Amino acid sequence: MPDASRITVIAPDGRRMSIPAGATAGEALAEWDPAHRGQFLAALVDGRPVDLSFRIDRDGTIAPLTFDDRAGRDILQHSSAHLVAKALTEILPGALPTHGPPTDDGFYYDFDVRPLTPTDLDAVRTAMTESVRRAEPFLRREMPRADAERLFGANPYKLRYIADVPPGEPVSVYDTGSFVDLCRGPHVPDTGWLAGVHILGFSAIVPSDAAARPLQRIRGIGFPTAEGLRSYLKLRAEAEARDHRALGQKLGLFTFVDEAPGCPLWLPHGMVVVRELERFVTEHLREAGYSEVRTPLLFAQSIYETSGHWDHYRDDMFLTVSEGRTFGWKPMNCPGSMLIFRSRARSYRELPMRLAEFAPLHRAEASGTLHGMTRVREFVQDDAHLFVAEDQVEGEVATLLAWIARAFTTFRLDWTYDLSTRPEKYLGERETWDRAEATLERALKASGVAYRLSPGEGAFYGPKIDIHIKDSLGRKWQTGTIQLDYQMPARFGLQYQGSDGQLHTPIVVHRTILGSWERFFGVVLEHTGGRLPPWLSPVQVRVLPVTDAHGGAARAFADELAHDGRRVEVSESTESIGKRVRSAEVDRIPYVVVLGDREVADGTVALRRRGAREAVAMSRAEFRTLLADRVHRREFEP
RNA sequence: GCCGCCAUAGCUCAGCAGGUAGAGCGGCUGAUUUGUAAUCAGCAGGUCGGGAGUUCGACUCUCUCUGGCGGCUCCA
Repeated sequence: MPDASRITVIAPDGRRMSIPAGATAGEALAEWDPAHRGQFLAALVDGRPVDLSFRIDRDGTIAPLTFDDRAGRDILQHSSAHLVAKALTEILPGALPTHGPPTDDGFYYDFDVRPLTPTDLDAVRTAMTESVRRAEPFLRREMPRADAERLFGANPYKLRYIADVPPGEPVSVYDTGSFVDLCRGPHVPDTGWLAGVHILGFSAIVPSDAAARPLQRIRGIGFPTAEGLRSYLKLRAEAEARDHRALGQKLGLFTFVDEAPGCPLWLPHGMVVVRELERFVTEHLREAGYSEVRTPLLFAQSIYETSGHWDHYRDDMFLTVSEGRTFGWKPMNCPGSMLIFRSRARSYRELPMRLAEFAPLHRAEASGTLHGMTRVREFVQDDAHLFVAEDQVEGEVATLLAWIARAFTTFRLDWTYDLSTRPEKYLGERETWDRAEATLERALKASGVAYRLSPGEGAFYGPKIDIHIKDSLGRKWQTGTIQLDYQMPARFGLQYQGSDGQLHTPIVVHRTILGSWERFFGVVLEHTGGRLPPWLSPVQVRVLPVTDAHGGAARAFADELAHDGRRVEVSESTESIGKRVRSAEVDRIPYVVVLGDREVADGTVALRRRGAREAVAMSRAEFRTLLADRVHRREFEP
């Protein structure tokens, strides 16, 4: 006979546990795995996330949620957000908490409150620490809607969330000390679990609803332990040291001046990298049947009216007036390519026509959005436009996806795909959009990659697949893009004669692979910490004569390397060899060769690869071959 | 563009109740001739981001402009 006062719960490992009815989830989990009970932040009971204090009254399943699960991590972040709200409302009693969700990299809480100051933040930190010390429990209460409405009567934001609770469901709130927040839960048991919470900063946020009041956002991140937080802060400090803006300065790659905000000045070493990137991409263009073109930087307003950019992006364009006529600096290359297609009658035999253009583009990005090389006002894209017939679209997209994978693998980057669909402001017919979106999705599925759906994020003329890579601080940047466009060709009146003798409008695929040299290079710099692969390094080899006596041999060997096409420097012997080796490391030179009596005598070099502890001896011919090989293969490491 | 913060030598930074500035690195010169992450010495280099105001006097306080940083928004 089953004992009515006991129930059976099944743990993740399949173990069936008999526990008293009404035992809490925390008690059940502690019995299941006592050794790890301190890591259980919350529980899943019958697949539903609940507090550890949740009382189980019937048979079912149970599983722990820890920081290693996304759901558990989110619970810790969300509880951290509550802690921030508790602290802020203690300091500024008039502050109205709105919402405080977990995010991909931490949490935030938005408040309707006067603009915050760093002093406020210090006070918030102090109050949080105090609450953590007191280990104040998160207590769940469920109440009828009317009670909740009374409780949050002074907070219109919370009233709105209460209205969103499905009818018939009770409204739940959590008490933390004297702070009470509307919340679905669950939470960690008490604030003592939040010793690893860190406030990252604050800022005003502009709600998408223009009529709404601006809110103040406090951002933070939580870890289960203070040690976890410490190692995160350490990693973050290391990442900051890899900031491409500092590296670009230090390595003499690019610079900026006040007089051209957002417009990079490429220094000689940086320009070497740009040319190598161009070469990398151009080799593919040749293989894949592209033609390169060049079109004007300035077009009259009417061209942008035709393309649709005038209506959508006029405010973000640089304009110039000449002889009473308004011209716009081109913010993208598409109109130029459209005009080239239209410059004479076209046949289906010419399709796909692939026109590539690497031209400077100008966009009047809002000043507050500029960010080193990753968000600039003047840049060059590895841009191309493919004029295709409808039945060619999918094949072209597949080729592009394959090339993207190859290109990003060369740089050892992790990348992600987003499929962005029809936005609110769009051109054309819905059916066309649906068809285009379906085509892109088919191509993605066929190539077997994982992708994310970004509803409403498409360009105004068509859906797109975007490639994103992350910088050293985890900020995501769009690089490559594949955009299907059924609109612009029609607006420009593009036509080709088909095999059926009829005139047809081509479809245009707008695409970039690396995106822009500027942004791509910025992210690559951060990923490599400036240790660029040899093929990209502005200086590939530095030759160090041990003394003046070896200067001639060093210069002669450098000449041989230069003759091979290597980028090589000689570091003369006015400094100690130790100093020059150090400088070469600091300058991130991939190969340092030292020439002294020994090497001159036996025709070798002492080779030190970047980051290596010691040098190895190698014949000069052997070194030249090794280097040529690694550069030509575009190997990542020296 | 919005909120907050920041701006001192080429770079990284120190400085001051308001009395016109200093270090390290880098640069230049000299000495040293060096064997794998910093040889030594000397010198040059700044109207303290621009403008205005307060003051006997402003790098320092106030306002403003410009640029940058962290977010937000945006990203054709």
